[in-house]
Amino acid sequence: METPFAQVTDDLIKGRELATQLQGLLRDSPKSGLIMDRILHAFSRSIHAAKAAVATSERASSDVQSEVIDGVSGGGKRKPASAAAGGNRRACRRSRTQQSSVVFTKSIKSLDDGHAWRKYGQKEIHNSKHSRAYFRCTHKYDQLCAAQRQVQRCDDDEGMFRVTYIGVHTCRDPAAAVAPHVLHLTGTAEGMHAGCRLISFAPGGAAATTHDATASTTTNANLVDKDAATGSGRQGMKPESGDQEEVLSSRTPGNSAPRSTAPAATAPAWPDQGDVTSTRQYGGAVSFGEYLDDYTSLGDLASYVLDH
DNA sequence: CACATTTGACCGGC
DNA sequence: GCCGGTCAAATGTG
Repeated sequence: METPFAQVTDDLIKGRELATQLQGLLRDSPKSGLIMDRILHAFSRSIHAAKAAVATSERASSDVQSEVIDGVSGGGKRKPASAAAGGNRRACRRSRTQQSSVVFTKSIKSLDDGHAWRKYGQKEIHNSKHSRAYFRCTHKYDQLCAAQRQVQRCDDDEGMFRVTYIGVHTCRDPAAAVAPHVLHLTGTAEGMHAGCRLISFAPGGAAATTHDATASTTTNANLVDKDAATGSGRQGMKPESGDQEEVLSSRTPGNSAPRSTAPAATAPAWPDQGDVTSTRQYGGAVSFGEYLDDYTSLGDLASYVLDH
């Protein structure tokens, strides 16, 4: 049986072949050529990662943390909250087992993954020292993007965060997608604070690379519960805090957010920057999350090329 | 004013 | 009944 990863691998290989052909056609445009190089590089990395995932999943299908769940629609509904005090809570919450799609977890040092997230909740988790923050894509409503993620500081290594992604981005957030890379290349990162150096697949190598210092542990380890994930509003996320945070913000959600706010996607006190650092969850050296990052970015890059 | 975060309450699953 | 995920009113910020 073919695992989803195997299928993805096949698709990626085909994609790389097509990209190669496209590169030939775009030879005359230096800019496009540059982007094509990046696309090819990303394809290669993704293929490599996907293969690793295939190998891993074949032998460890049981204890994987990443999994693909069949998207279900329908919904788990709750009864009309007529009762209770507060009364009118919407009854349309989806049950957690039904929301679906791709779910994977990874441990990272910084939280910026290039997407604009909006925090919608935070919870103390039993048996965990730190609370867990819940984020949904900023474009959940305007673009019906179903991506969500949960962020929780690791108990054993406070400089690391365990991030669980649920669903994949279906939104087209230009800033999130291409920007980090392209802007970095072209040097137009104006106003994007640091937006720049983040993100995964840096051409040279191993995206992850950056384990750079920035965050090595310490980072804001001082946050304590509450402040931890929060940092209240945007005040907390202001770049001022120095390195770790400058970041993320960078992007302003595509259309609808005139405001700056770029949700620090995360938590103010939390580091951001999305380098994908390891994750052993997937067993191997390559994390599925990392691969997914590239995978999604590929589409964005490709569309960018087509638009220009 | 628009939008993001905070936070207590609600609700389903176990 | 507990726990975790989500909602939505309140609040804050630019």
